Amino acid sequence: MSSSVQRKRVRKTPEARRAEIVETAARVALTEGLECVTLRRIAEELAVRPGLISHYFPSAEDLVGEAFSVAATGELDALLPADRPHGTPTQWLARYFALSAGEAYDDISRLWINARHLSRYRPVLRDRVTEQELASDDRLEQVIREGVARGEFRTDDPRATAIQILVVLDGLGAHANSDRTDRPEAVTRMALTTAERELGLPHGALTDVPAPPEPA
Amino acid sequence: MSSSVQRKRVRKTPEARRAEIVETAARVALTEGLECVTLRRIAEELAVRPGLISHYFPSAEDLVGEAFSVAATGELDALLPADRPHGTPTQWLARYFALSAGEAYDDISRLWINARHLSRYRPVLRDRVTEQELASDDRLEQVIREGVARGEFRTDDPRATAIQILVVLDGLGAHANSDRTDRPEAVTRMALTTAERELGLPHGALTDVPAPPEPA
DNA sequence: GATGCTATTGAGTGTGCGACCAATAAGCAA
DNA sequence: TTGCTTATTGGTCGCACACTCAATAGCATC
Repeated sequence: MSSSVQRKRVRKTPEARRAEIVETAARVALTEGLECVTLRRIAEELAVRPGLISHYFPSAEDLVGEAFSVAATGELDALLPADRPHGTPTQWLARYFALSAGEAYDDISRLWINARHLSRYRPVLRDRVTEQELASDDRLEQVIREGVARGEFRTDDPRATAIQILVVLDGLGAHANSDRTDRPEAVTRMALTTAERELGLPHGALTDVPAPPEPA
Repeated sequence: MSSSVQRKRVRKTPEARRAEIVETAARVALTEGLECVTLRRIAEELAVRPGLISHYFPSAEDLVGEAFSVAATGELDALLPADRPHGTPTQWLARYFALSAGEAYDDISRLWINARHLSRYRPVLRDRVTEQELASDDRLEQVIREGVARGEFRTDDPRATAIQILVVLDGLGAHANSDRTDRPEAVTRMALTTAERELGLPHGALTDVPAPPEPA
C-alpha cells in the first residue's frame, strides 16, 4: 500500500551476499569515487540496511580496500589480460596504449588518483595500492619480456622499462579531472614515444598494428 | 583561573585576520591535506570560533580553494622563482630537479594528488588547479625559452617540452604516499633524462652544475 | 509442522561537518 | 567620556558518517 519502501527481507548465503557487496562497492568506487563507498551508500544500492554491510565488513575501511582491489584488478585485466593465448606482444602493447588513450581510461585514472590520495590516511588502502601497483608492473614487464624473447623488443631491463612507461601513464592520467583538450601532440603521444624508444622500436610500431584477437 | 580556555577576544582588521586565516589554511593544506582545511580546524589553529572563519569565507569551499592556491604558488616560487636576476637557465633547471628529488618535494606531490582528486567533486578547486597547472607550465616554459635564447638549450617547442617534463614529474610524484625505495635508477632519473633529451643536452648537464645564487 | 541457526533489521550512540544568527564587546571617532 | 560600527562569540540546526546490539524472521533441518 504505502510508498516504495521495501519491507520484505531477502536472505542470501554469506558468500553470495558478500560477493554482491564487493561487486557493488567496486562499481561505485570506479564510477563515483572511493569516498562514496560508505555503509549507507552500498546498503542503499542493494536495498538492505546499513547494519548488514557492517556485518560483513566490521571495519568500513576494509570494504573500501576491497572495492579498490577488485576494481583495479578488473581494469588491469581489461587493459592487458594475463592470459594472452593469441596475438603478439607488440599487438597487445599497441592495444594497451590504444585503450589508455580512450575516454574509458579516465575512470581508471580517476580511481588511481583517488586511491593514491586516500591511501595517505588509510593504511589498509595503502597496502592495496602497493599491491596493485606491483601487479601492474608485473603484467607489463611480462609482456615486455615475451617481446624481448621473441625478438620484437630490445631492452636491457624489462622491469625498469615497464615502470618508466607506467610513470608516464600516471603522469598523463594525473589530469583526468581537468581539461586536457589543448595538449600538444608530443604530450599525448608520450607513452607511445617512451615505449618505442625504450623498446628499440621505430616510430609508429605500436600504432600501425592489427588488434590482437579480443579475449573472451 | 580555570584551565586553558581563552575568553579574551582579540579584534583584528579584516585584512590581517583574513591573511592569517589563509596562511594557516595553506599550511594545513600542505602538511595535513585539503580535507583538514575545515572551519573548526582552522579556527582551532587560530584560537578563534568557527563562526569567525565562516564570516570571512561564507562558503568553506572557497577557503579550500584559496588554501590550495596559496600553498601551490608558494611552493612553485620556492622550486623555481619567477625572479631570477642571477644564474643561468641551466643552473635554475638543475636546481629545480635537485629539489624535485628531495624529501620536501613529497609534500608538494601529496598536495597536488590531493587537489587533483578533490577537484573531481569541487568545482571551485578544479578552477584553482587548472590555474596553478598553467602557472607551472608557464614558469618552466619561460626558463626553457631563456635557455634557448642563450643557446644553452635546443628545442622546437619550449612549451611542449615544459609540459613533457611536468608530466614525468607528475608521474613520479603520483607515488608520494607509497614506498618508492626500490625504484630503478633509470626511473628516479626520468625527469632529468627527459629534460636532457628534449633540450638537446648531454648526460649530466643538469647535475654537474653549480647552484645559482639563492633567491632572497 | 516444529525447531534452531543466523542473516537481517531497527533503533540508537557518538563524532564531525557546514551553515546560520542573535548577542556581545573591541576599538575607533565624535 | 559616549556612542557606533562591526569583528567576534556562543549556541543551534540538520546532515552524513561508522559503529553497536538486541530483536526479528528466513530457511534448512528434523
